[in-house]
Amino acid sequence: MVMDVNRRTVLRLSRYRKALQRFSELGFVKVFSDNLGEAVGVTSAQVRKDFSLFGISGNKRGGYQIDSLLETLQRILGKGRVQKVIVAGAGNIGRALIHYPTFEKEGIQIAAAFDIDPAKMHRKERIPVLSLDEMPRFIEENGIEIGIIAVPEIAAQEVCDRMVRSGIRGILNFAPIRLRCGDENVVINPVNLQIELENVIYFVHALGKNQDTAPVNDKIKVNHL
Amino acid sequence: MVMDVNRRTVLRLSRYRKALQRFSELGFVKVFSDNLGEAVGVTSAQVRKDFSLFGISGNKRGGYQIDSLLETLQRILGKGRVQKVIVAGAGNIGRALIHYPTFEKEGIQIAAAFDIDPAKMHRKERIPVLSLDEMPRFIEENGIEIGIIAVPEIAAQEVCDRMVRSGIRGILNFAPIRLRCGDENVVINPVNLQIELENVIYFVHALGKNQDTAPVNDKIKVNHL
DNA sequence: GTTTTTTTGTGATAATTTTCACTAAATTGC
DNA sequence: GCAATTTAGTGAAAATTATCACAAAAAAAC
Ligand SMILES: NC(=O)c1ccc[n+]([C@@H]2O[C@H](COP(=O)([O-])OP(=O)(O)OC[C@H]3O[C@@H](n4cnc5c(N)ncnc54)[C@H](O)[C@@H]3O)[C@@H](O)[C@H]2O)c1
Ligand SMILES: NC(=O)c1ccc[n+]([C@@H]2O[C@H](COP(=O)([O-])OP(=O)(O)OC[C@H]3O[C@@H](n4cnc5c(N)ncnc54)[C@H](O)[C@@H]3O)[C@@H](O)[C@H]2O)c1
Repeated sequence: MVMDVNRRTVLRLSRYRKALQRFSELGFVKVFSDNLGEAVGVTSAQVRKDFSLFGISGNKRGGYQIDSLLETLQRILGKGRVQKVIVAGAGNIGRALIHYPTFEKEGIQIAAAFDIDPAKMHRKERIPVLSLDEMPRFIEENGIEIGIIAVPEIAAQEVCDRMVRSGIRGILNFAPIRLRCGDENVVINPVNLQIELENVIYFVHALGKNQDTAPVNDKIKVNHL
Repeated sequence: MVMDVNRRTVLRLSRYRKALQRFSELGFVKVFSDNLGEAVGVTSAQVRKDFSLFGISGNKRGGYQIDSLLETLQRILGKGRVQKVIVAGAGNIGRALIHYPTFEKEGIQIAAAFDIDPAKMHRKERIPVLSLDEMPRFIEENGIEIGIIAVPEIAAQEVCDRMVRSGIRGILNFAPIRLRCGDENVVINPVNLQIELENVIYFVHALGKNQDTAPVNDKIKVNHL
């Protein structure tokens, strides 16, 4: 009966935050739940329920003060201090992440990347690419809690194990494999780009065909879960 | 009452497919719903429900024949023929996708990428990077249905509009913005990497703190939605 | 100052999604 | 062949998630 904080709630919170940033940049001062809902693609009731879950309250008839709401969301989402992150695998995905400047602006600092291929290593770069062997030490010395896995599927579980052993508490995993981790206190979120693409393909085909072949939901605009 | 095919069902279908491929490579011939559930991270009942929704049936006590089940899933997921896809934006993400050889092996062919920056263009590559101006023609001439948006946020809506005008029916969007599209028959799936990362960060903090600060779900191992 | 309007906050309700639990079928062992 | 066992298929139940709808508060209008 008492709805609690789950993955989807927090994903929405991030979206609200992003929307608020834009509203703020546009010079708006206050916002109503239906503005936010519209911006993010949910109902206004959903917005209010989400906020109420975190004890966020606005003003009856006055909506929410953008600045203060933004600050609250930043705090909830841990944007108070810079969050250091490491990346395992300096290949296609790993490098894409390293070279994305927005992370830094948003308080996410990629402290280093790690690879086994000596050709990929660059100790002198602003974000150094080091040897995987140096990862445990680096994690411990810098108190890193979050790791991104961007190594080939075959190496992913091993890298995951090493990260967790060294103290990593949360992993964003790009390898198309379900990582197992004994420790219940470690969060592992998968990002499977192939599956996301296949999903689009499925629904395009499903919409294209007459609905005889397979049963299909009405509201297929799909978008975020 | 009659559960119908939704995004999550199809995401699971893709995961079953992947798991089956692995089972098949390992030389297994048949599989039970709880093997599949274990592999994918869902209950065996979920597996059977999902299959039943697509009219997939196995053998009581005999499980499912891996080969034939795999074929069925391939067909449902449109793996019968090569699916051509284009990418808008040959930056970090766009190039990562272009250089991922697994797509080709899995029947997803990136036919071309498009950019506005002349420095990014490479007409002679196996996957050419062309001028964005050439995109509409390319889409029409090659009957492309699926597009990936990997351009900066500011350009994403415009690129989306152009894609849809030219005939694209499904979009995987990496830009951190909600794309609007008049046409109800166009599928748009967002992939927001920053939000996925922030999500991990949130739950790591939530697990770290004593649960006083914010209400937190028990089962935080989270993983796929 | 009173009425009207607007929008929050939330309990109740509805919808969706997952799991349970049992039936029936197939296989194995004897 | 018959009993025991295993596992698919599936309605029913439970759990989860989202929406409704309305009371209460605040602001605006007059
Ligand atoms: N590139 C894409 O578009 C894409 C799409 C879907 C999924 N993925 C997945 O994302 C992951 C990364 O993909 P990618 O394209 O960047 O791969 P990649 O091959 O370009 O890069 C992988 C990197 O990991 C390094 N590596 C290998 N073993 C390692 C180990 N044990 N420790 C540290 N580093 C190691 C390699 O040297 C390489 O630099 C893969 O699991 C892939 O399946 C990528
Ligand atoms: N790189 C990451 O790790 C990362 C993380 C989160 C989100 N994203 C998002 O993914 C998208 C792509 O990111 P990126 O890092 O690859 O960016 P990028 O800047 O490296 O690449 C963008 C490319 O798009 C091109 N471009 C600009 N306007 C264009 C237009 N109108 N038409 C076609 N091409 C155009 C640019 O020339 C550039 O080559 C962005 O929206 C970004 O916010 C990226």
